[in-house]
Amino acid sequence: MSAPADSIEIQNVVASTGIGQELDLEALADDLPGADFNPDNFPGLVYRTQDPKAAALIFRSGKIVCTGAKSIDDVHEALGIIFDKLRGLSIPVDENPEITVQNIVSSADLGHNLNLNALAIGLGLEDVEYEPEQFPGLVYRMDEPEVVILLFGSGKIVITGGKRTDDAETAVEEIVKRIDNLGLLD
Amino acid sequence: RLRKWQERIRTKDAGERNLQFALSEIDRMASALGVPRSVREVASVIYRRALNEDLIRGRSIEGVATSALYAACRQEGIPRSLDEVAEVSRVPQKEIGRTYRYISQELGLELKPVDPKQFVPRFASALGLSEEVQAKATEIIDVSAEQGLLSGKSPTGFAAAAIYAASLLCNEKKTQREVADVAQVTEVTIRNRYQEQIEAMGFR
DNA sequence: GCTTTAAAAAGTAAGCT
DNA sequence: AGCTTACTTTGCAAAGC
Repeated sequence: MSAPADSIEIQNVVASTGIGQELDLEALADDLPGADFNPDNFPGLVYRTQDPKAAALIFRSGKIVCTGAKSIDDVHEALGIIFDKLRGLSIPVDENPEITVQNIVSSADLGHNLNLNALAIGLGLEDVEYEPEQFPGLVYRMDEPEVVILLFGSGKIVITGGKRTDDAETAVEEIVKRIDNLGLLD
Repeated sequence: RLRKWQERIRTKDAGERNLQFALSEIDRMASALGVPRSVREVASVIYRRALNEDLIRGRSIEGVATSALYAACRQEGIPRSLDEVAEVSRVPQKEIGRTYRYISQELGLELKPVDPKQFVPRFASALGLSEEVQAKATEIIDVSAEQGLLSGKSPTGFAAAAIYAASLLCNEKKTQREVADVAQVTEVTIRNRYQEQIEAMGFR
C-alpha cells in the first residue's frame, strides 16, 4: 500500500540570493558572533543558523548561498533570520530579496532489494555509472525530470539535481516504472 | 608565415613526443602489472582514441594513459584493481578513477561491472592454491551473487572472501591476512563478506 | 580544475579500546 | 572484535586563484 513516492524525504536544499549591497566581510566577521571567515581558504563567510538548522555562505558582493535546510520554507526562514541580523547591524538589505532554489537532495525507499549489476545493463550502460570498487551506489542520469539518482542494493535511493519539489516524486515514479519493466523489481 | 610553419612543426613534434611518452608509460606500467602484450595494444588504441577525440585537454597524459590501461585490462577480462594500477602509476588512485569514468563515458566503452570471478585465478595462484580451491571459490561467487549479495560490494573484497572460504573448505587454509594482502583489502572486509557468503551457500 | 557548505545512501578503512 | 570517525559518490550556487 505504501508507494515508494510516499517515502520521499527532502534532506537538503541549496538556494542562492543577494541583499543588493556590497559587504565588508572583515567587519562582518567581527560583528556576527559565530561567523567563520578564512579568506585565504575561501572567499565566503560562513554563518550557521540554529533554528532552522542551515549554513549560509555570505560573499563580499552581497550574494548569499544557503545550504543544509530541510525544506524550502526553512530556506526562507533561515535567510530571513540572516537578513534581520544584517539589518540589525545597520546594513541595508533589499525589501524582498529573490531566493532561487538551486538544488534539492531527497532520499526514498523503493521497498525492494536491487540487483545493481543487472540494473546497470538494463537501464543502459551509456546512462549508468556503477563502479562498486569506488562507490556502492549506481549513478543513473535521468533526462525527464533532469535529475541524478543514486540507487543502492538495499533499494534505498537518493535523488539530486532537481530544482522543484515535485521533481523527486516524478523521478521516483519513473525509475520504479523502468525497473519494473525490466522485471528487476522483486 | 615562416614562424607559423615552425610552430606547426614544433607542436607536431611535441605531440609526437607526448604520444611516444604515453605509449612508453603504458608499456612500463603493463610490464610492472604483468599483463600480456595484447592488453598493452588495446590500451594503446584506447589512448589514441582519447587523443583523437581531444579528451586529454585539461588532464595529465599519465592520468589518461593509466586509465586507458585500467580500461584495457577490464575489456580483456583480466582486471586490475585501481589500487594495483595506482601502485605502478605516478597518478593518484582518485584521479585514475575519475579519468577512467570520463574516458569510458566519452569513448562509449560501455564496460560491464567487474566480475569478482576474474580475480580468482590471479589471487589464488599468488597464494599457491590449487585448481580445486579456485573452482570452489568461483562456485561460491556464483551462488552468492545470484542471491543478490554482490550489489554495491567491491569485486576484490568479494573475490577475496570467496577464496578464503574455499581454502577452508578444501583444507588448504590461508589466513585472512594472507588473502587480504594479495587482494589489497582489509581482514574486516573479508570477514564481513565471508559470513554472508557462507550463509548463502547454506553452510554455517 | 580547486577551494567551502549541506545531506542522504552503503561500503571500506583506520584508529582505539 | 566493536565502536567511532572519516572518506568515497551525486547535485548546486557563490568569488577567486
